[in-house]
Amino acid sequence: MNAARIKKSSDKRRLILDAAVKVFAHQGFHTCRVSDIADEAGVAYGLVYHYFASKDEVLDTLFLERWNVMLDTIREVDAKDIPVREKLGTIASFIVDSYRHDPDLMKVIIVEVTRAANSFGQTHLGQIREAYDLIAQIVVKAQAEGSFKDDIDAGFAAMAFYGAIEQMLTGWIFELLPADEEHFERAKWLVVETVCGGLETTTVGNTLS
Amino acid sequence: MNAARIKKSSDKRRLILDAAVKVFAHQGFHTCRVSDIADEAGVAYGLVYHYFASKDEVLDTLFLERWNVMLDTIREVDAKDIPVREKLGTIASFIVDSYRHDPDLMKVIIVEVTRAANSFGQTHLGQIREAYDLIAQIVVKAQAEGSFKDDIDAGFAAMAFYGAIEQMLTGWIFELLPADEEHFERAKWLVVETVCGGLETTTVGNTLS
DNA sequence: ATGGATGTTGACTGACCAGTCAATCTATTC
DNA sequence: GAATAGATTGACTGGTCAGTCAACATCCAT
Repeated sequence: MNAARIKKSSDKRRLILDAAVKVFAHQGFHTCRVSDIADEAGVAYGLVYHYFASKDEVLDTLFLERWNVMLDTIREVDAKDIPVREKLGTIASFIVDSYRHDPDLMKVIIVEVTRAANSFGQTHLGQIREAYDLIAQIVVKAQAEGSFKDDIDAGFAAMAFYGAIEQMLTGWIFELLPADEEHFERAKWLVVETVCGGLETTTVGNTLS
Repeated sequence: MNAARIKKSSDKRRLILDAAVKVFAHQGFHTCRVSDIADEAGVAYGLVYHYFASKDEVLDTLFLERWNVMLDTIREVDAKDIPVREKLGTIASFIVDSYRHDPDLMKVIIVEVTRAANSFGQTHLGQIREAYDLIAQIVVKAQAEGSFKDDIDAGFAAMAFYGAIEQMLTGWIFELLPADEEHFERAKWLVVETVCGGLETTTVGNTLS
């Protein structure tokens, strides 16, 4: 069967990608050797170069795979006809759940790409910017329909929102914040509550507590 | 005169540090060569190793110099008997003004240390954590005196606040946000307004606009 | 002015590692 | 059961660069 053949070859590729996540997360992209990835995957050194043109391409692949899923999620949320608070809540949930599901991968994406102004951050600036722009669009719409104050710059608000979430993840990565199930949920709520609380025209959402 | 001697020798040391800021900011710590720093400073390669034990120590020095100034500022602000909103406003101002005054240095600190979970972020975790803790303390006090809701975790709130500011700087670094005088001022206001607006028990501060 | 200390130089070395490649293996096809 | 194509191997190479070091320069004290 040809499908099985392809399946099997892809398995090795996947194996290498998964190994790379582990190695990048624990040693850092610049510090680790390609042989570390091969060893972790249990394959020969050269096989990495059979599937990827360079060490860089391995990281690029990991980043793009995940980032595109996130972009799709944001676009989907944006299209729905639900309140801003719920839109931002869904985005926060997606990101936090991504971390919960695969902390190493998210660590790599954040530390080695998103937050690396030089090197990879520069390469993928377009993709990264797109996420910010999409969030900014959500803010603009909320302002147009009157649920958000319109005297704030949507771009800045989007950055503040995304930055707050990413810093939470950083807190978990650095082990500066407790990373249990309950705190994951509370973090989602906090970030939405905080940002929306400050941006909404009328103060809603204090119905809790 | 001995003072002049010391002065002059320190001049070269300073020259190297300033050159390192420029080089690290433009090429990145891992990508640049020590010879790039020496060239930029207009001194011989070996002189870098006369003043610093390693390439790492150059970055460590730059980071600690600036970070300690920030910690002092936060401690000072914390001690004052002023409203939370003003405390956080002063901290936001300090960080934004630090960027305005020396964007390259702040870029290096953020990109190469603060946001580098592996390598230098790990080394200076204690210093970095101290900043978060100090901000968290401010939040705790605000909760105790009743100006902030007490159903939120102070540590998480501190991270959200700091993360929002750092993301603004990142926006300027990546050239994703307009970086003129007016936007610097608006950013300070936005971040305080947003975070406080969401955390305060009573909604104040809408007196503007 | 002489000696010792400190500042300054840049060629050199030793280690490291990304990427290459020729050889070997495995599977599929006719 | 050959032939072809892709998968897999790991030793090797070429270039890079952090850090060393021995020599030279400058300064200060006595």
